[in-house]
Amino acid sequence: MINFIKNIFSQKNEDFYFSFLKDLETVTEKDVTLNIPPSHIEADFALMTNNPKINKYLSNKIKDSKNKYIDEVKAAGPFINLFLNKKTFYNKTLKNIIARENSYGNNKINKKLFIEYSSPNIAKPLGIGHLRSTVIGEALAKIHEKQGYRVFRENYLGDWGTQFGKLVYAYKEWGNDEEIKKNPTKELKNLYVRFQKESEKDKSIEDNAREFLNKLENGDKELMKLWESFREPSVVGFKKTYTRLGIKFDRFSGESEYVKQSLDLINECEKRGLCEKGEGKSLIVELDGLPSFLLRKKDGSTLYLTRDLAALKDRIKNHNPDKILYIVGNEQKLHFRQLFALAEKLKIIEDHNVEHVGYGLILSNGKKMSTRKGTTVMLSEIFNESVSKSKKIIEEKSPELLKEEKKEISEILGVGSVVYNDLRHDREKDINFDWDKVLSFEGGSAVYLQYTYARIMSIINKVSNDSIPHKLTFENDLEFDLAKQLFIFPKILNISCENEEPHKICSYLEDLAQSFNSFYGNTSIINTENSNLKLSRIQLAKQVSVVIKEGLRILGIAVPNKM
RNA sequence: GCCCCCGUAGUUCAACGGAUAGAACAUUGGGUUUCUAACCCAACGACGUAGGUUCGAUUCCUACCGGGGGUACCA
Repeated sequence: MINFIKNIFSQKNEDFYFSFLKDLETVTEKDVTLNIPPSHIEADFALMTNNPKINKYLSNKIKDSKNKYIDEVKAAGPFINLFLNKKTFYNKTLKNIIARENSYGNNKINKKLFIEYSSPNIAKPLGIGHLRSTVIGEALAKIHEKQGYRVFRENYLGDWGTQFGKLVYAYKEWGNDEEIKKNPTKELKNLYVRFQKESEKDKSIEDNAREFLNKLENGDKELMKLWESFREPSVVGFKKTYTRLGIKFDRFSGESEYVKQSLDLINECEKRGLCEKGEGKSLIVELDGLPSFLLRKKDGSTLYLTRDLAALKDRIKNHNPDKILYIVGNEQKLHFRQLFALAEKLKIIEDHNVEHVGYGLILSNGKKMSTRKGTTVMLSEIFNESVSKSKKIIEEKSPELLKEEKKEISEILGVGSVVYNDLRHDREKDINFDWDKVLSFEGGSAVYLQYTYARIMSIINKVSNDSIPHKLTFENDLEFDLAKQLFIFPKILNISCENEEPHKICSYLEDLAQSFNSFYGNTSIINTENSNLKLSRIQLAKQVSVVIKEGLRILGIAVPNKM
């Protein structure tokens, strides 16, 4: 936080800092935070410390510094209330953003991030559940890039495991080549669902499935060909969705790549005495404070965990990242605890920062969605529904737009709306899937932000002179509050990155847009008589649009120039 | 059984241990001869229960109640 304050108040080439901050070396990051106080407090900003000593020290320092940005300092309990020199602050803040444009808020952390996300299972269409991993992962990737990380995006496909044995069995029993050719993902899903149903009646077919997997792991040529034919069309289908979301992975990998390496790691575990023998060829691991788990099946096949272990080792070896993130649902928390604990024992992790970033389930009627029970909603279905709704509304509200524009804008609004509806929630918590909420285009939606952006674009297109005044000025509180909110953007990005919480950016953008719309509704911008004030207001609006656009870009959401 | 997560307006969600708990939707009442009313203004309305720690608890701890998830040959 100190760094944050320093960064902001001491931009290079900007005469813009508090001299007292030079003395802050003795105070650590965690001691002070910068807040915008609640509305009933008069101060512009508040520094907060939990340590009365630091509090007193700081407020005295600030008072003594007599810098031109602060008119008054008042200590109040744990707070140091700062009363800014509003004119100076307003001018400098806007000038700073004008100079930086969309690089405003960029940080210079020079580190490497490896992030695994989306990671769908082959032979199943992308469902609403995968949306979370996909959009949270992409947002976190961009948030880190904004902080200065170099990011490697990997999509680790679920392309191995007993589910493939099941699929092979189902295909051999009930498969129809023509149907599969017509619509591969749909037909393969049907086969999988059929297997689940049949296995309820006859448990023994699950053994058949495991046998097929075992054959696959031993390199059965006929089965490998079949596997290949299942995998390819799925990947093609996934890529269509990623393109629609504007997501590009650096690599598509899959569990299938790690069968060999995981067998080696299993041997290593045996050598080191990390596991005990169980029934057949099965191996069991027991680690402190964790439930014991299986390392190898009794028929000698690998498991999800062992393949993941090999993948982790491979990633560290190939990329040597400072940080590794797994964007995977909370229901796999135990799996990752076990994985990381075992990797520690094997000295794979060492001093690397490896983290499971979990997220809540998307519930339907309070229950987990299930492909088998047909309660899952397909991602493509949601996008199509949302886009067609936005198209309808555009027809209604903006009939004058060209046909091409309508099409383009409805795609931007429809997709953005779905993505935003997911990201705006605290990722740890479960989400109740609600069509009305997904398709809501009012306050608290991406469309609200996009609409605000389009409004600003409209103003900018109307003005003939948008030159930047030497000194930017303002007249009312609404304008000044907007400057304060713009000022805080880099801090929001920081917090959002540190805690891996994209929803913080959503809340921020909603507040910002709301403040702007309030300003817009109460003040005329282009009819302002005083020309200096008018130009200042145009700049204010413009910089709000810069931050909204950049904020949404980080969340993976586009903005339309009109709507 | 054991482990993990979650209980905030009628509903869906916010709130680094801090100031009078914020929004949106719904409901009620206002606003457009002037920059996009997909908007703005106003009213109404909430921390599951009981203790504890703290100058201060929605936030941390304990118990209970309620919901969800996980728990070895799925991923």
